[in-house]
Amino acid sequence: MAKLTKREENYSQWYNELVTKADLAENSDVRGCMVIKPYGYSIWEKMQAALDKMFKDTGHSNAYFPLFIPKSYLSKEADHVEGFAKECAVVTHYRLKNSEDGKGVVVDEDAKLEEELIVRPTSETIIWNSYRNWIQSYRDLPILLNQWANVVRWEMRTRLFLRTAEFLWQEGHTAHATKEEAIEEAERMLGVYAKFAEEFMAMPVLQGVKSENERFAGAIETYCIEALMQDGKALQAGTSHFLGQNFAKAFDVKYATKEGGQEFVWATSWGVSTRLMGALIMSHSDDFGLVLPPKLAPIHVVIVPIYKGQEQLDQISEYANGLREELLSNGLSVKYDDRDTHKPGFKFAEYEMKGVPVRIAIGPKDMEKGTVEVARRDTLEKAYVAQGDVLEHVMGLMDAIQNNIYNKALQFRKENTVEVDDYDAFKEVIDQKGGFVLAHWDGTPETEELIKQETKATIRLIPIDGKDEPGVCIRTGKPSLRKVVFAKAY
RNA sequence: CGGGGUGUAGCGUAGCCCGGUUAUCGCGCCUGCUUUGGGAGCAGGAGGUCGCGGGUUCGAAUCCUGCCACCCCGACCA
Repeated sequence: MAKLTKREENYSQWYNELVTKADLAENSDVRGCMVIKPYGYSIWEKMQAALDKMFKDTGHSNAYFPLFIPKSYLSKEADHVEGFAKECAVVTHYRLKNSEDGKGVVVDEDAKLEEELIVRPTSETIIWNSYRNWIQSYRDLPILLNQWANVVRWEMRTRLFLRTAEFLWQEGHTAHATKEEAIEEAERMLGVYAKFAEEFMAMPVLQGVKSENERFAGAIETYCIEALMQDGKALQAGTSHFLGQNFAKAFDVKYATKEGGQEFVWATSWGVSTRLMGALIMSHSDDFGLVLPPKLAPIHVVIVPIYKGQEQLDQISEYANGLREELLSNGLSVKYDDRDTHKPGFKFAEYEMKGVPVRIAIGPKDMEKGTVEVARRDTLEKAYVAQGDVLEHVMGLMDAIQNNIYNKALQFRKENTVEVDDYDAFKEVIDQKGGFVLAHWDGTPETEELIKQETKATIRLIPIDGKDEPGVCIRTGKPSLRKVVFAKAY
């Protein structure tokens, strides 16, 4: 646990490779915004590309809706507005003027908006306001849209990556003729998220549905994927909501059925955010820095020359550039770092910090023997590889590292998932060990809240395909159909 | 918004209790030389409204006071 505690302290340092806290004006109330650095942003771009393809492959298209939502739209769905009202940024004026004392500018009170605009915390309302005009007939359905956007949620307390005031995300919004179709869509997209997390991020996730307390504001059912971080806390990595007819009713979106009747439309929404980058870091990083899965790494291979004098460097560079071309043409992203301003040891440490999966070092000894030194980031192992075999070796490492860090994370989750049958054991595990805890629960929000108050643990999810296994609630002793997953969460 | 804590160079800090030369040290940065198979060495150098305002005092980073910001714990949360 000591090592994990150290690791938690390190998180902020590893983050620094990818983001910094925004340096906003003095005395500003805006806090918790982040600047995503180029290296961090290129990870996000890789995530976007992979997710976007998966969305397209499941029949979705991208679109874009306004940043500003009229206050009246947001308030049309009762649960929705109640869920978001406390964290909205509100635009009240549209103009500034020079201040009377000549120092800077002030808000022009004459330029007050008739109706305040909300900076979107999520886009259900403004999108459903459009859907009303787009949908008349069953022939117009389904609508399967996704939006890549930024949203703002004015949280009381922010945390870099995991809960920033502004964050980037994608939000899917679909409209369907039937309940079954909408539920199927919500479940399908949950599957897409789980697949993305596991295949690209190398991060194993549990799939399930949220309890009533944790459900999205305005949803009938919230599906989610949950991952376990190395410090034993759970992180919600993605959600997919079955919204029922709530938004259709709030925005009066009806369609004419084949039979000539009028029916409300069924809806889903689903999203993942830049929080995934936080999840990526906290899943795989070690005491030497980031560990990135090859499928999302901005740089797959870095080549570091080791040399004395220009002549040696020229000789090594000639080979290194050829090797770089060869690796590039096989789809890898390769950096040849021949900077003369830093020594090899410095570069080794730097690329370990950045999580570059494979490092190739080439020195005079290698040039003599016709070898290179290949080091893998996940295990820090080094191998000496004949120059003719480098391509094959490196391509093999890409798969090996991707699989290895997934298996390592999966193993960690197994070791930190326990079942308990009584409350004392539950409190002991939550308090001392952390991780996922499976336990019986009587199904009531009151009991969940009670357990949260007493232990800080919340129900992360109710497993979808979990086997029924009747028992009694650990807190109240009332009957329970199956165990649910508890954890302390971010 | 409640409880606790912290503000000194780009970052991390000493000094504060007990006021007194030119504000300490490390990292980083700049210049030069030597270096280069795991975060180089030596020499020289630049960089400060000590969070902001007011007060006490011959004299304030230090004492008093008001304000501001940030961090941690709660309430909230992708």
